Amino acid sequence: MTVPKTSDRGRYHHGDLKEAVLDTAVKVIAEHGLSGFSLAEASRRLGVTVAAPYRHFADRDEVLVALALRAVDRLSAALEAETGEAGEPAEAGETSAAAERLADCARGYVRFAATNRSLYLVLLNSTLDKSRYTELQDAGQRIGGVFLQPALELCDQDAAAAQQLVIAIIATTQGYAAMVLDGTFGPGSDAVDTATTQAANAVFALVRGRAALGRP
Amino acid sequence: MTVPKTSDRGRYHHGDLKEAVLDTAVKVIAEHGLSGFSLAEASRRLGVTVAAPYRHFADRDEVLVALALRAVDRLSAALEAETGEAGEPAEAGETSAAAERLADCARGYVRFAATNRSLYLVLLNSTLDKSRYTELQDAGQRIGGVFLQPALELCDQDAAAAQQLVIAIIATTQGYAAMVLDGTFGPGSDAVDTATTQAANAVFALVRGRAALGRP
DNA sequence: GTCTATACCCGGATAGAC
DNA sequence: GTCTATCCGGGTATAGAC
Repeated sequence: MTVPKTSDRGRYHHGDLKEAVLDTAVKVIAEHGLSGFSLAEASRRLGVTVAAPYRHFADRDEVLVALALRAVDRLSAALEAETGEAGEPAEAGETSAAAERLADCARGYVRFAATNRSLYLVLLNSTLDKSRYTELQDAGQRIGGVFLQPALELCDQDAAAAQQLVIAIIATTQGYAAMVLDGTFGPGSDAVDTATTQAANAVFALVRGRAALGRP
Repeated sequence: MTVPKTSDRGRYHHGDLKEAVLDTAVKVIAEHGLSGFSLAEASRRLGVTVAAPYRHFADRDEVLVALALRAVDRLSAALEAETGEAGEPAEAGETSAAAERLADCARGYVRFAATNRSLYLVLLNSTLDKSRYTELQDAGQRIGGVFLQPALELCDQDAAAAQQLVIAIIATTQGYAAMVLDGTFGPGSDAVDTATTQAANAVFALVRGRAALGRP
């Protein structure tokens, strides 16, 4: 968050240009979308020549990869944080603790997408050659993993059933995220609350009706 | 599908260049994504000067709008076709006819996304100024409308409940569509079948567990 | 580690001829 | 309705100086 400068006439001489580029990329993408980002634009905003960033990134794609990795880290962190907070201990209520954890994941996911639009876009919409950037191969796995344990509990350790439940839950969550991002729930933070709540409820609905997931 | 030419040395002189541009745009987008499309590239493929398309479209965006409209038409047609086919009459089985129709919608939606990648991308990912192109305002409404009637039946005409059910179903369906498009279910047509089936099952699950959607 | 300068390509868009 | 010709802006990327 702090802008690193060496106070040398406002230039980034020896400052952490790499991080600065990434931060700027986030802002640009938030404003103009993925295709609106360019190293040229970022350089301009940072008061730096277009050539400078090439000391830190081989090309444009490498910036996006770095952002994607940052996105995976922060998203999984957000999910784990959300599930770790342990709201009500669920005192043997009508919904199981596992279901609550899944709903928490959904909330965290949607909230992350809404409050980290750029990173989420990079993670989801960037058409990076996943075979070339192996670091991104398991991005999906890493996110899905957080959902898996509670799902296994709910499905009595039936791996196949849990897998399908996870997919259904992530699909749904992803759908709510997409909706909140393109304004289906309106503007402002009310929209985020609406989306997170409804996403969590949808997860509960999926859990309740999960018997239907095994159909042929 | 037929390429309209006047057989005048392979040129489009007096041919239906407008349609040809749209068809070409679909192909280009399928190969290189939304941002990979340009009037220049389309012109090149059609053996026409870059200036020619401007007789038919004011600018690049107008092409995308035309594609989006085509997308809405075909998608709603696909949904209505899917629901109209009336598979098994549901002979008072365990799932209601309304639920079957919703599942059919989901199937149609996912299948459309998979088999009309470009049109779907334009419809969902194009950042067109919806306030400038009023024709697109009600695109979402038109799609959602197909889901609404069956949902109302299921919810005993409770409009608010039906609305939330529709949103949940569309979110889920959209999620499966996104997944099949970025290869989560693998390549080939098997993936499409998997995705459509699971999407339909998820809809059944949501319907079964819909009591949870009303939570605070 | 950054700057200057530069070469290159591509897309958008228009004027005027045919 | 299309072509020729042209202008403009913008992005990528590199070489070489400091």
